[in-house]
Amino acid sequence: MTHVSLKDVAGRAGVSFQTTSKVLNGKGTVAPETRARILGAAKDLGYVPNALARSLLTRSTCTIGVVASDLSNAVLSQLVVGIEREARQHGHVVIICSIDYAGSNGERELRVLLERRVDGIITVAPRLELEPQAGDLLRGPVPAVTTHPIAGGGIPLVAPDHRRAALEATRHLVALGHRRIGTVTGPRNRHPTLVRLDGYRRALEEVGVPFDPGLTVEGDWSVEEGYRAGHRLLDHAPDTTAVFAQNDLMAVGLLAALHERGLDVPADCAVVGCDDIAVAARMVPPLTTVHIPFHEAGTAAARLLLDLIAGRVTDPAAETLLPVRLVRRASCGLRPTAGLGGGGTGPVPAVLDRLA
Amino acid sequence: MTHVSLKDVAGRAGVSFQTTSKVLNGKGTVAPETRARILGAAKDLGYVPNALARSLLTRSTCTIGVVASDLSNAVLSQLVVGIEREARQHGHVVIICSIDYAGSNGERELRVLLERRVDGIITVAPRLELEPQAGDLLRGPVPAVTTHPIAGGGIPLVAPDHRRAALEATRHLVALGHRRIGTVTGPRNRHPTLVRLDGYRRALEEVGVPFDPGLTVEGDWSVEEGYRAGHRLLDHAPDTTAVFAQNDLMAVGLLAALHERGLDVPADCAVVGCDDIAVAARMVPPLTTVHIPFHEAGTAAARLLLDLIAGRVTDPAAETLLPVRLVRRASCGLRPTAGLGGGGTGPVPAVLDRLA
DNA sequence: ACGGTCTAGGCGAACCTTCGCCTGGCCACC
DNA sequence: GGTGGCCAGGCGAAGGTTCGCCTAGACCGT
Repeated sequence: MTHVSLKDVAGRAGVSFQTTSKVLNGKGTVAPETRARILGAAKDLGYVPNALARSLLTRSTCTIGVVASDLSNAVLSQLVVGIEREARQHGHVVIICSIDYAGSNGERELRVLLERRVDGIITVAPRLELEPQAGDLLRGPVPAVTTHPIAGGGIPLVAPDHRRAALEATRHLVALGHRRIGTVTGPRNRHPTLVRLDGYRRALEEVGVPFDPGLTVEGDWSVEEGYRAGHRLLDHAPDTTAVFAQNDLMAVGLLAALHERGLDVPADCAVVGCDDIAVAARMVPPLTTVHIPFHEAGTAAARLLLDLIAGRVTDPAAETLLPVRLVRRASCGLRPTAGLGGGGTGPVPAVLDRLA
Repeated sequence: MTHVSLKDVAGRAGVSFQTTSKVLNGKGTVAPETRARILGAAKDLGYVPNALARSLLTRSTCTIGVVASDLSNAVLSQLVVGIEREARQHGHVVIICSIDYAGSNGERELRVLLERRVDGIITVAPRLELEPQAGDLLRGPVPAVTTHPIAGGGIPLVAPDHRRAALEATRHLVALGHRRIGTVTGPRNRHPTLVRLDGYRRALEEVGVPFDPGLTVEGDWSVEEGYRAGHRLLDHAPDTTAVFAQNDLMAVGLLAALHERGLDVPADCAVVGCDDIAVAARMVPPLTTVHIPFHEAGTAAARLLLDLIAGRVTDPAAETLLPVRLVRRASCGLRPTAGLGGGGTGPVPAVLDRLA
C-alpha cells in the first residue's frame, strides 16, 4: 500500500529509472516500444510522481502560501478564492494558514510556509499590519504580496481602494442632500477602519460639513454590532438622516435597528453599506452599497506574485489600488422597479422633499 | 539570497552537518559549547529547515489536502475553516484545491494532492458525488474523509444531518398549524437537495399531508434564485401559508419576494430557512432557520482524518451525522422581544387564528 | 575499412534531510 | 594495566527525483 517510485516502475519495465524519468516527463529520445513498456508499467503500478523529491531538486514547489486572518469572513474568503483560482490556472497550488486564534503574530505561520519552501506568500490578514516580526519574515527569501499594509513596508500592496469606497458612499449621501450623516465603523485604530473613516470625512469636507465625532460609532464588522451600533447612534443623534456603514454586515444590523425603531428606510434614514455581499441586493429595502472587487483583488495579488516568482517583474508598484463602484439601490431612495432588484433611475421624491 | 542548508550552518560552526541536525532537533548528546556555536550559526545565517527533504525521508508531510467545490460559498467555507483549525492544532497544514470551474471531475486536483504526498484528503465538494474517478482516487493510498457522498462508497462520511434539518424545519411549520407548505430546493438531483426534500416529505407524511409537487420549486442556492423561486411558487400556489427554503440565502430572496407582493411574514406566509447564516438573525423579520454546524462538521472531519492518519482509528464509522438545531425567530411567528433578536417564546396568535 | 553523426539508454551526482551505527577519547573500576 | 562504559561527534546510507554527460551500437559517406 506504500507509494510506488520511479525505480519500481523501472524495475517492472526492465530499464533504468533515469530512462523511466525521461519517458514520464517526455524528455530525451526513447524508442517507442520501450516508451510504451514504461508507460504500461507506470499505469499498472499506479505510479504517482513524488513532488517532494522533484521540488527538492528543482527548488520550486509550485505552491503559494496564504496567511489569512479569518476565512469565515465572507469578504476575506473572496480574496482567497481569487488567489486560489489564479494560482491554479498557472499550475500552482495554495497552502492556507489561518491566524484566527488569539495570540498569533503570524510568525509561526510564516515559518511553516517558509519551511515548506513555498514559492511565494500572500497575506490576507489585516491583523498583521502591526506585527514587525511578520514584516521581517515577509521581506525574507521568497517574494511576497500583501492585501493590507505591512509593518516596515517593502511588500507590494494589492487591494481595493477602501478610501475611495467610503468617499463614494458618503458623496452619494451628500449628493442626495443629506448633511447629518452618521457612520458605523470597524474596530478603532485598525487600518481599514481609519482609511474608510478618512474617505467619509473627505466627502463631508468637500461640501463644508464639519466632522462631528458624535456621528461616528464603532462596530466590529458583525451584524450584531451593526444592530447595536445603530441603536447607539440614534440614541445619541436622533437627527441623523443617513448612515454609512463601513461594511454590509453591519448595514444589515443597522437596517434591523432602524426598522425596530419604526424608522423608514430611506424616507426617515438612508443607509449605504460597503462590500456588496450577496444578500445586499435583496434586503428590505435593497441595500445601496459600494461594490468592492475582493475576488479581483485576490486575482491581481496572485498574478503579481506569480510574476515576481517567475522573474517577469522585478520591481513592482508599491501600491495597486483596485477601483470600487457604487451600487445604487432603494436604501438610499432609489425607486424600485418591478421585478428587478437594484434597478431604477433616481431617488424617490419623498426623500428629497424631506431634506429640502 | 538562496536558502541556507544544514551544511552551510555546519560549515560555519565547524562541525559535521549531522551533528548540526542533532542540535537543531534536540536529539543525541552534544557538548553545550558546540551546541551554542551551532545555534549561533543557524541564527546568523537565518537557517530555515527544509520540510521537503525531511518529508522525503520521514514519509509524512503533516499536510492534509482539501478538495473544495466553492470556497466563496459561506457554508462550505465554514467547513474548510473548521478543518483548517483542527489541522493546525495538530501541527498540520492545509492545501486547498478548488474545483469551482466547469468541467472538473476532481481528478486533476486529487492527483495534485497525491503527488504532493499529503497525509490525507478531505472533500468538501458535493459536486463530486457522481464522479467515479474521484471515488477511485479517494480510495487510493492515503486516508480520506468526505463531507458528502462519494461515488462507489467506502469513504467515511462526516456531515451535518441534512435530512433531519429539513425534517425539523418542516415539522415546525406543521406544528404551527400550516398545511400548505411550499419548499424552495437546491438544484434537482443533487444529493443535498434530495435529502432535504425527503426530510420535508417525511414531516408532511407524519401528519398525513399528501406531497404536492406543485409546492416544490427549484432554486440554485442563490439569493436571486430564491427571490425568483418565491414568485414562481406564489404564482402557482397562492394559497401557500408557509415555505421551507433549503438554505438561508434563498430564504432571504424569498422574504424579498413576499415583501414585494405585499404579503406579511409571518402573518400571511411563514418562512423557515436552513443554515443559520450570520445575517439570518437580523433579517426583517428575523429568519427562523435550522442551525447547521458546518464549522463543527469540518472539525469532526479533520479529527477523524487525523486519527486515521495516525492509525488511532482503523475502521471508522461509515457515516457520522452531526445534530442540527431549529432556531425559532419571527419569520415563523415568534413574538419578537425587545432588544434581543431571536428571543421570545411562541407564535403570535394572529398566525394560528388565520390558520384555524 | 574507417572516421563521423545520430540514437537509445545508462551512469553518477546533486538536492537536504534523518537515522542507525561507528569511532576515539576519557574515566573508573577491578 | 586491561576491560567496560559513557560521551561527543562523525560516517554512510537512504529517500525519489532531475540533469548533464557518457557509451555502445547503427548507419552513413568516402
